Amino acid sequence: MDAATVPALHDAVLRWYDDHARELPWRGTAASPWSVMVSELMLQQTPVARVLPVHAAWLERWPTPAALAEESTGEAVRMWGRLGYPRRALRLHAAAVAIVARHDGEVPTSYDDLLALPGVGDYTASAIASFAFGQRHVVLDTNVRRVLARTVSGVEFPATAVTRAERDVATSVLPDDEATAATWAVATMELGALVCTARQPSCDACPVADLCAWRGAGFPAYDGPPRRGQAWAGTDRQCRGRIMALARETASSIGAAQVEAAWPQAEQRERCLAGLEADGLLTQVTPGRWALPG
DNA sequence: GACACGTGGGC
DNA sequence: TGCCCAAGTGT
Repeated sequence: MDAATVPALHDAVLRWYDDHARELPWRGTAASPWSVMVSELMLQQTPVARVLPVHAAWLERWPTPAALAEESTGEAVRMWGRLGYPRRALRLHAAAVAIVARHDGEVPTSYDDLLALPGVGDYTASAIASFAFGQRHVVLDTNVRRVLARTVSGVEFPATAVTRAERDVATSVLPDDEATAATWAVATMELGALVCTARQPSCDACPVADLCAWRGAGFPAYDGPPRRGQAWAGTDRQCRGRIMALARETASSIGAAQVEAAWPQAEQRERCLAGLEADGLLTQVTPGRWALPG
C-alpha cells in the first residue's frame, strides 16, 4: 500500500468505528484503567461474550487493584470461573499485588511499567497504554494482524509469529496524532472482530473493501505453513480442566476419590495434580485432599 | 521458536 | 460432526 493511500484507510476505518463500535463496559471515558486491565487479561484467547459477565462481577467485587491484592489467590481463581487458562487469574492477582507494591495502587501508565507486570506481554501493555491512557502504540493482536495482512499485505492470514516486517507495516500505518492512534488501535481491532473475521469475512460490509490488497488480488488462498489446532481429548489440559472444575465447584476441598472419578487414568492424574500444585492453582490441604489456595 | 496452557460456540 | 477459532503469555 503506498503512503498516499494511508489517509484514506484511516478515514474509512475511523468513520466505520464511529458508527459501528460496540458499547463495551471497558470502553469509554467512564471505564477505569483497572477495568481496562482486567478486561485485557480476561480477553486473552477468550471471546467477548464469555468475558462480559465475569468482568462485571470481578469489578463489582474488586473495584481496585488493592481490593484484589488483599484477597486470596484461590478466590481469584474461583471468581475466574470457566473463562479458561486459570493461570491468568493468578497472574492478574499477582499484578494487583505488584501494582500496590510498586505503583501505590494505581495501574501504571507507561508501557515499560505495564510490561513488567505478571501476565502482561507486549500486546496487553500496548493495549492498556492505548485504551486506558490514550497513548500512541502499535497494538498487534490477532484481529489487527489479520486486518493488516489482508488490507495492506494482500494475504489471507499473517505469519504464525509476529515478524519484523509485520511490525514495520503496523508502524507505517499508525496515525501520527496520539489520540487518533489510540482510536485507530481499537478501531482496527473492532474491524477484525466484526467484519474482517477469520473464517467468513463480511467484505460487503467492509469500509475498506475498495482498497483492500487481498480483495484486489482476488482473495488468493492462504499458502503458509499449516496452522495446527490444539489437541484436546485425553491431554493434560483436559485433565487439568476437569480437576480445576471440580475444585471450583467445591466450597472446601476435594478428595482423591472425587479426582479419580473425574480422571481415571492414574499416571496422568497424578502428573496433573502435581502440575496444578506447582502452578499455584491447587494446594494439598492434607494427604489426598486438595483445595484452591487459601 | 515451539509448546503448554481451558473453554465453549459457530459453521 | 468435528474442526477452527477467540483482545496472548511464559518458558
